[in-house]
Amino acid sequence: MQETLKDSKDFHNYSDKIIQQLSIDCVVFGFHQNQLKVLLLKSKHINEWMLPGGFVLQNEDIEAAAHRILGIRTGIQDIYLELFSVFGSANRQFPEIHQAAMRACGYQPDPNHWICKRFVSIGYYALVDFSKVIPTADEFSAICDWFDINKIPDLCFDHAHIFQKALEKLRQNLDVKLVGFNLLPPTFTMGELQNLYETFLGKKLSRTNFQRKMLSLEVLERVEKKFSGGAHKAPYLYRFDEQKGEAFLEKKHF
Amino acid sequence: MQETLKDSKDFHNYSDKIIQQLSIDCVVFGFHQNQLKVLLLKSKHINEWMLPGGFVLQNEDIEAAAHRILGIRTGIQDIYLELFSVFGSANRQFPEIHQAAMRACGYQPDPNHWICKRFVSIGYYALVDFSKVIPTADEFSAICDWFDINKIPDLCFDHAHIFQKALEKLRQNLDVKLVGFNLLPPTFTMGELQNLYETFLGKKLSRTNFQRKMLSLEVLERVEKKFSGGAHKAPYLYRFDEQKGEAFLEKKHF
DNA sequence: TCAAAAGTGTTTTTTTTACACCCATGG
DNA sequence: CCATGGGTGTAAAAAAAACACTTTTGA
Repeated sequence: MQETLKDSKDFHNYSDKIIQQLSIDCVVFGFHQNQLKVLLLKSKHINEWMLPGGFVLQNEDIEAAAHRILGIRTGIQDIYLELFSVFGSANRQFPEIHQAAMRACGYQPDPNHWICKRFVSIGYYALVDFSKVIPTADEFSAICDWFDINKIPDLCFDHAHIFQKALEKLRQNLDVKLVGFNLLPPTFTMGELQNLYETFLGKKLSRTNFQRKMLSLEVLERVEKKFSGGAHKAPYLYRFDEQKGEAFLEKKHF
Repeated sequence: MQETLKDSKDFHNYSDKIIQQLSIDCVVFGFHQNQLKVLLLKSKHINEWMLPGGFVLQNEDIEAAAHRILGIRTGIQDIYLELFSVFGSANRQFPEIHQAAMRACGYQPDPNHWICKRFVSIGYYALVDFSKVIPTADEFSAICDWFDINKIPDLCFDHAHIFQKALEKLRQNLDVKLVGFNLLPPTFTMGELQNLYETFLGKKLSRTNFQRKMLSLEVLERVEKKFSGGAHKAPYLYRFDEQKGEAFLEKKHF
């Protein structure tokens, strides 16, 4: 991250409570209407979009920090998280942007402010059930909303770069880490799962073989209840079985 | 990492030059006599083994910091490096160990010393050509040497955990990232490469099919010069072609 | 000329892919 | 009763694994 904390109520002692020069940036992915979406914020003070982010409290695990940051934005507590990279260039600092924000708040811009220093940022991507998320802005952000990953606006700081890296890793992990199931509701049809895969891979897949392949992973449980809807055979609902999923990941790595 | 800097000549201003509460730990792998090895240090002051590590200077990229740390230990400058994880538990601090070290140096132990704080550590693994490395101790370490990964001594701090994570990631990346070639000299025989794979995977592979599989990756170039040795046909030497390797990684990810 | 190690060719097995077929449902 | 989406079976193609054969070398 890099938020602007200039007008936080406890602004003056906040910097003592966190690890200096270390931030967390989160790339939150969701899946809706056959589109892969990412959650972005718009700052109140500077007219730019950014990824949700924050800092690590002194007595807080870094992963707990990521969960806290995401809890605020999404309303969900138990989110699937994965550390995908660390951004640590020596020149990774944004004094101009932060000073602009300070000005916008009516403060004297201060290039020596702790937030203007060089920051090492830890990148997490999160996978969420789109329908469960309540995008929530806060005291620093005017808007919090979903964007189709093919239509994201310009991002400030180096967030465009961070986003690209997250997407890259996510695609790499699609097969390896059973990424897909974290983006769907607890139960889903095979068609929905296939749509997700096709969106990820950017190509159509064979319906019949896709079904076989997914079932052969032995991580899905068919829910006997059926789905009711259109003028056609009702599809089965499937549930991703966490236990089987872990067994799958186990045996993959040996 | 967590080194003990108590007796460094520029001890007093060193902490101003680095990012606070952030460290780097490196797991250096080498391959020798059909064994996977890891480079460990023994501290001068406390009688314990540890991974090489260090801190990030204010005007230094984190990857450059890792290279600097490794350069000291190995004598090699251009090392293959990969960030494999970040260790960021809130309780990741080792005041007792550091204070013991301070005592051992004849200093007053100080629980408020910067090195006793909670540290977030960035884990890199490095892959090196064993024969090129000159294990080098320094002012803080009494010994720097290789250990078979199945026979490593107890490690201090949380370094045993860090090492395990590195090994795990390394195994995962064996096929994906062409890990193996970084552990061999510039030219090698197919047999040597196979030995390396067998050591990694912990099982024997079919010689003939292994050869075909490696050649089918299209990243190896056969060097016409042959090898001279035993009472048998001389094997070809192969060279890993960096360019072809990159092309391979490219197409893997789409 | 034989044993040992290296390289290539061929067959067998397994896995993937393509495609044909049946089922259920609402209009 | 038929169009549509969903599920299963089967044949063809491709990839992996197993195994047989040839080459080179020093003793």
